[in-house]
Amino acid sequence: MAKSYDFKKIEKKWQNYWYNNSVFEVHEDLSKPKFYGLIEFPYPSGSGLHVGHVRAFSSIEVVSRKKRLEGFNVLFPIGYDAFGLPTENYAIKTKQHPRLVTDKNIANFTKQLKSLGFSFCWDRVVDTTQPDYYKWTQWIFLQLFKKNLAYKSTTLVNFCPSCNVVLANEESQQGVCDRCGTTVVQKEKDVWFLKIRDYAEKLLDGLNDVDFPERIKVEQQNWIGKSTGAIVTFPIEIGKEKLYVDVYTTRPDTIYGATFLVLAPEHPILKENIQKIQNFEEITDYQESALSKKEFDRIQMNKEKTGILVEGMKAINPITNQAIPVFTADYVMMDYGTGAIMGVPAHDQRDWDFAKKFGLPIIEVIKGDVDVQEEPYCAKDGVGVLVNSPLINGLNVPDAIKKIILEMQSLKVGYPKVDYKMKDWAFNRQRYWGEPIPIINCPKCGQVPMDEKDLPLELPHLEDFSPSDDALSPLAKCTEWVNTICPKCGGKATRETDTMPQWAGSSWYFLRYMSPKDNNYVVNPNAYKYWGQVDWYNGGMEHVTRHLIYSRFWNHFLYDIGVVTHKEPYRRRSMQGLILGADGEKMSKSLGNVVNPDDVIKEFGTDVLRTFILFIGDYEKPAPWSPDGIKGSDRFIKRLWNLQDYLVDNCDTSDVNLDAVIKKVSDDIEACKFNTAIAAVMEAVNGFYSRGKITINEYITVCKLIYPIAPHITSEIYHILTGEYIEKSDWPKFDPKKLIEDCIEIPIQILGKVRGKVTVEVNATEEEVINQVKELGLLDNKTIVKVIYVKNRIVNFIVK
RNA sequence: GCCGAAGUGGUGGAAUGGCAGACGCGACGGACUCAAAAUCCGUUGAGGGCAACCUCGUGCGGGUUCAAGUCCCGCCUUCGGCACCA
Repeated sequence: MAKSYDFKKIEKKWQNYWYNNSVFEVHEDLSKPKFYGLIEFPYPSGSGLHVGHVRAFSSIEVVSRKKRLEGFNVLFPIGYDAFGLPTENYAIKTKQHPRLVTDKNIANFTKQLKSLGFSFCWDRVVDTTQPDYYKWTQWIFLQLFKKNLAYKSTTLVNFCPSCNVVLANEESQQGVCDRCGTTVVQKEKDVWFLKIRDYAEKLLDGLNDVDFPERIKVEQQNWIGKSTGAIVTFPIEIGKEKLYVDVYTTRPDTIYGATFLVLAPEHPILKENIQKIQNFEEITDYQESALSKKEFDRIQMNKEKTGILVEGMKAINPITNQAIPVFTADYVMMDYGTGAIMGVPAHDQRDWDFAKKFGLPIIEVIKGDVDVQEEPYCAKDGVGVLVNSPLINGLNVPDAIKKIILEMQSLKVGYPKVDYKMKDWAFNRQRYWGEPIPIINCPKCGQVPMDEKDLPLELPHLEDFSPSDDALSPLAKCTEWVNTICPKCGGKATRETDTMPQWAGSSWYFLRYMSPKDNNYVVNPNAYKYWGQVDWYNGGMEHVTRHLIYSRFWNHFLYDIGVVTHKEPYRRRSMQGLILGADGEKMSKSLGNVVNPDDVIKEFGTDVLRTFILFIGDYEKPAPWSPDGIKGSDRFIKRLWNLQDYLVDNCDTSDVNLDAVIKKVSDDIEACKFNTAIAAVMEAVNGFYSRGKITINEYITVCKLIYPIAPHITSEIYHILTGEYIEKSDWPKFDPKKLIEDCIEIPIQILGKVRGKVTVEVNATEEEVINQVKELGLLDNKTIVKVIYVKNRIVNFIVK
């Protein structure tokens, strides 16, 4: 009898072996194919590692361990995305410096990750808060600034009143702060933006070149929100004065049905001409209420339309030359299109609602199957034929759009225009714990970029880093840091005091891993040449419209300035489903359903945790934690160990087809189907138990197959069996010939129902099968009408 | 409202259009034990029959096919994302 498996001792033993001997360190090696596997580096929070992290990291961990045995040179790095609000808020609350908090948290994460036995390249760890790292984050910002892709502008921004901080659109989805859940308010502020919109087209195109799950692509496409339409210029008459307002529409073909014009309450033409508007008081009130409403109600849809007629303004439809009324209404948004629309009530639900409320005429211009006085006809994909539209009558919608745009262009009243829902990226935060923005404000020269050789611009050590009520960065208080000299004119100047958002450091970290210690390059060209694209990147669905878009944007930019040679940073992307609590709810402290990986490791060991977390279900789907289910993985690991009692020198029965298992496990790991890979090995182990025998070679193969998932126990067994180290062995190969059995059992269907089975030789002819079935007597007293025989699969008899 | 994913035993979940329920949990039975745990070996979708077997079964309703969990059409429900985006 083998000694019972002491996971505490043995797991520690192998972890020491791996980490003390730098088993997973890699260097560029042209003699081997490379594999760059990446997981989203964690935010080192105070609460430590979560079982969700274990699932998220396990996929690439398993793939990496397998690829190494397959002879790949594997880069599987780890680091910490450590700037940001949670640490800063925690630091303020506990009166510790964020540097201290960060270092403590990183130390804790490192310890936990090592106790999980992950095969990270520990010599390449990056920490986004270290000056030698953020030097390059700042460097990239300077390149963006120099290419006019970073600009400062005063706008209404999403502002979190609780965190006292400006949020990017991506951080305030659903109108609440990503971090604290407080409802976001609109505030006018000086804001740094990165022109991600300039990259919208490249980000869309790039999706064709990458192996991402379809739903990620769709989600990114929707987020970018490309629409094709036209700008149409409407003359506006105020008394004798004539102004022009641009309207954006995706349906210029419906212009004959435009019976009113609506301006967003914030539209500048209202502000600029307020004294000429007869009912300006009413308008001003409405603007104010719209602004404050934006927080709550403007987010709600399908609410009652409101709006005010702008008295004294008239718009002229540039195609019909007819005068139409001008309104302001909060259903028109200033930050999309031009902030002004032409109202076509017959063919747009919102315009229809508005027209009904204000008694405006509804003119049908697309023939549909409804009475547009009763409901709008909003057929998708331009179904229908134009009516009541002299220039384009009788045309279908796509043709009508083409023709009317040409007409507008020749009249100089409109032109085609592509627009995107995605906004530019609000890039500054009034917070301490972030990368300082390396820009100097000079009274003479304006915004001056720092000299690159002066980077990094280090974050000064502050004792008081709490945010002030005036929404100024804590850095503003540090005058000896703020006051500086203009690099251009040498005069007195001040530093930008806002810092970068947390997403900055994570937008390029995958490049830093290739040459983490290089002081001369953002990424060393030789290292880049070797490692290139990330081959496989796993992460969470929640980052699809944040980190994944931002980092693709930065990489495209770095491509454009010649720093990298792949447009797309990630060749393949996969994502893990959430681990839910045992109650099926999302794990949260308040529900008390959080599972701490440390506790599980203490009770069952790392191999059991790793096996279970991958066995729990489809990798991409959410799965509830099961305190009972893990017992199954525990039993499996023990059974694997106890196979030592069944070892024989040789065994001629071949009732376990290990070749098929090798194929299945190899394929399944590549396809992220870890649950069925594990099931296949379990089945094999069960097979050896019922046979009561296992040979050394079989045992070695089983160990190798499950090694990527449970590396500790398999390292130990392998070492016991061979005296060697499993890391130095090869991934098992299968013999394709052995995948095909000599004889095969095929089901017999009669009228589509299974009535029996026959065992025949592989590739048996239809005749042979029919003869065998007849011998069974299943077809007695029946007349065969038709036989469907699918070789090696099934036979179906249609009988009378 | 729009976009996307999904609905299979008591339970987590498997199934290139070809034997539905692999593998695991739980439950039941047996071996071992003074006993229990652990371990090992069975049984386990529902209903019927002494039985060999039969009938019904993948959210609901239709359809295509020799054959449908899988494909098509129409619904229902749940979850995720976007949302007065012109």
